[in-house]
Amino acid sequence: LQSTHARSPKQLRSRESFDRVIEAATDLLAKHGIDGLTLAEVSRRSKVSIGSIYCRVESKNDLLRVVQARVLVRMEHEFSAMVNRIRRRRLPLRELVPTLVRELAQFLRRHVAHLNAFIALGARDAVVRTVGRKAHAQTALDFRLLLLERHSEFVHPDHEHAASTCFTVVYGALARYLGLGVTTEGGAGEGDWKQLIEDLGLMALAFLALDLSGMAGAPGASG
Amino acid sequence: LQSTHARSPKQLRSRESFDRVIEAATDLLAKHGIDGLTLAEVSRRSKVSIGSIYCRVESKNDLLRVVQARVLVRMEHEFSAMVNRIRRRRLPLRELVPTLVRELAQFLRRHVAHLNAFIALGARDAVVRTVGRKAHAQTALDFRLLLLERHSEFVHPDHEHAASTCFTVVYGALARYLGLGVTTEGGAGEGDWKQLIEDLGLMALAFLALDLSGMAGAPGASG
Amino acid sequence: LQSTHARSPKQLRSRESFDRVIEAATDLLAKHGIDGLTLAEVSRRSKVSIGSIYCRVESKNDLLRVVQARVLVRMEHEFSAMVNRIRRRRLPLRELVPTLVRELAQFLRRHVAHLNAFIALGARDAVVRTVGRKAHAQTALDFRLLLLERHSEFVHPDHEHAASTCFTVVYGALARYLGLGVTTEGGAGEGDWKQLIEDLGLMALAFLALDLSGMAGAPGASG
Amino acid sequence: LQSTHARSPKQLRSRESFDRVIEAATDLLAKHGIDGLTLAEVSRRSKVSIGSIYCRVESKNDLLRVVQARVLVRMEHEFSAMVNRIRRRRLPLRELVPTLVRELAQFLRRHVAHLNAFIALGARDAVVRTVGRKAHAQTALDFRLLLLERHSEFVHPDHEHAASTCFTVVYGALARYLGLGVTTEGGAGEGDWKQLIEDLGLMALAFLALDLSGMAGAPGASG
DNA sequence: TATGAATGAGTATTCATTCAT
DNA sequence: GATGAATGAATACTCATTCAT
Repeated sequence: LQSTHARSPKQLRSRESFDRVIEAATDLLAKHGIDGLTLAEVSRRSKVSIGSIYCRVESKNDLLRVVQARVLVRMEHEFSAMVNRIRRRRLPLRELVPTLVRELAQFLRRHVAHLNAFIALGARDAVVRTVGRKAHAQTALDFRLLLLERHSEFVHPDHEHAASTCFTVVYGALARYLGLGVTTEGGAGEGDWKQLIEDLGLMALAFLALDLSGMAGAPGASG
Repeated sequence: LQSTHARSPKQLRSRESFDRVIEAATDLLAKHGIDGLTLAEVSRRSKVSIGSIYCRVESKNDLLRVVQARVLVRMEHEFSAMVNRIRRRRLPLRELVPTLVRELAQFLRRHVAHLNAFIALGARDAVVRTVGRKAHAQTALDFRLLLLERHSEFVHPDHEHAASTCFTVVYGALARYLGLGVTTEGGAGEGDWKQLIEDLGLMALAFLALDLSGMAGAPGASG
Repeated sequence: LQSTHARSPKQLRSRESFDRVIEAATDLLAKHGIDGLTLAEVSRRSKVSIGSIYCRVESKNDLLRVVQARVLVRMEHEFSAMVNRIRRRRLPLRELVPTLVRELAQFLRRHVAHLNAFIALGARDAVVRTVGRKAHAQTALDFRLLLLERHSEFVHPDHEHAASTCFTVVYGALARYLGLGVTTEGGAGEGDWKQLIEDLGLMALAFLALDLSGMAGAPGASG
Repeated sequence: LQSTHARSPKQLRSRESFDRVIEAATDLLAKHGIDGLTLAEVSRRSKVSIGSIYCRVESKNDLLRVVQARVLVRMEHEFSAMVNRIRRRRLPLRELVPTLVRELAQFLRRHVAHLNAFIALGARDAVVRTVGRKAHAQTALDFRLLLLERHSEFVHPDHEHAASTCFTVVYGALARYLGLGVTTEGGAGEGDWKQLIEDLGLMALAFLALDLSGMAGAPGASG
């Protein structure tokens, strides 16, 4: 069993070192944001010298990209697993939508710190921006595909579009709300948060499953 | 030595100087973001010495708070005026909601640069965070009150809550969408943006004016 | 007398500070070469903070360019003065040439440390290279013009060219010799140095004032 | 354990490895100068680990000394061969001198990159400086001895000295000219370069073979 | 009161050298 | 011996803040 690994104790240690670096950077990013992350602090926390960090990454930006990639992969797995857990329950649309919204809400709340950091990073680094958008698109796809499995229950004529809009609106409202500060469980506004989740479920469901054709907006003078 | 009047022109000049400082900082914040704003550059643009700036504010953060306050006041006025313009048209709910959503969308797009900057600032400065939330609450109130003037057309049983939720959802979705990059007029995604506005209007209207009681969330096993 | 200056004691101090910076950098460059010059050391020696240095120059390279400019100006004045001192003596060519060579030799020896530093700098910085070449061309011109005042005594048919070649050869041989280490007065090789100066004078004089037409190089097989 | 022969292939491999190291360092020195040479790059190019390099040399400076030694040996062989080739032609002085100058010029141009690097190195490392001087003296000796074979054609009374001076002057002028930038074949100044070679030949020849006694320096007032 | 030159702590990055494997 | 990952001192440069004038 061990003989296969015996050859690379150095590689193992090296790998562990770098993992500590990423972990430290990930932690700092979540706890103190972009400005709280300095290479000196990462080096101190991870007990890895600055030079060693530079053996693995090309620059601070590069390190942050690695952090982003790892966190997003973990998040994607988590989200996929969550979506599949719901999928297996074969819920009817009227139960599926609120459930999905609730799970998305909890998912976002868990990762709000990193997501905010990545958005701030993205303002400076095009790679982070692109990767972030791709991950977002992937999440949107998972969400949409699950909804579309119940498309027979849709009333909205354009199934793809309706599902897509639901994600955009729900994700946006949740992310915005979290960004405004309801980030700690049990904190103030916990009631509002639960209420928002419920309302978003209702709203999304209405958008998908009710006949809104009679509500079509007025000619709209001011625009 | 000199009459009390003598002080006035000096105070006036001083006031004008400081206005130029705020203006320069406001411009820089919108154009280059938080990291593009240095006191040296603000001093250069406003033709006011760094020392003089420090006579009026305690720190760079303090200056940014002042900028935030002024910008938010201006935005609040603008938003109020917009809301009142719509109010005077006495639109029925089915026209009011999409109109209001459309106007809010345009309003947010105009100010997206500053709003993003304030959010980034808020991540570092609790005062900015608090003030930002208060302004947001004020905007929410204006929005809500206008909707409530048509409460007789609501079907949702809890009028206050329904109106509030509409704002939260619409604002969140719009802000998120803008923050992700649809910031330049006529750019890619302009179609999506218009579609989002329309959908949000529809969704909000449905939430307010349709009977969703039959859609009440499922037993909700997961979560 | 002092009233005129009284207005700018700050500017004076500031000027003095920067002079100390340049002086420190100039010293370090001469004594320890390019690698011995760090901004930290310049700051330490000049008692001027690093930040203050950066108020005056854009970068370390920029500082070195300023140093080069100042040193070259001083050298140019010195060289011009020397050339004119000789000019006034109205020497015949056979005295003029060895005198000029001797003075150029002493001039170069005085400044060999800086000249070497500037050459090394020029390998990295195109501006330094260009400025250095211009100063060299100026020196060459002064040298040439003085020689040409005795062109009636030339035998070489192409006066301009002959004078120019004399400078190139004399300067090159002297600079090379100095670069190889005869930099401290009274050191080893002092005899050789004096001999070289004498020989260069002789050689240059021969080139200008003897009929070399009979010596024209053979067809030259290898080349 | 193993026979004495067993060590040989290992030593051979080791020797080959180190040769690759020297070769890589030599290349880098010529192509990118002193600052472009890092041990990491030498290791990468030579496929020899940094640790192994440090088994053979004590420091980076030490490595560069080895490089210098090898390059100078090769140059010395090349120069000797060239001198001997000319020697066999048994040219009269008036052909020998320009030929020798021309060949020296081409020789220096071929090696200008390394020579410049060694000069820069010598500014930091006394050993490099000393070794460089010795090699230079050896080259001077070869040059001088060839000239002295035609001493019967000399007019200059001090044969040894005259030959030595010729080398000093010619070498200095050529090296200086090359150092100032005429390093690429066919580039600007190619004409000047050829002219310089011709003039140096003429000048050297005049110094050796003309009667300059009548030109003896003036009373030399300014010294 | 206004000025802006001066400060210097703090940042990312490089690279010769070491040493556990 | 050979390896190359790890080290960390050193460097150029930035910018919020201060204070003598």
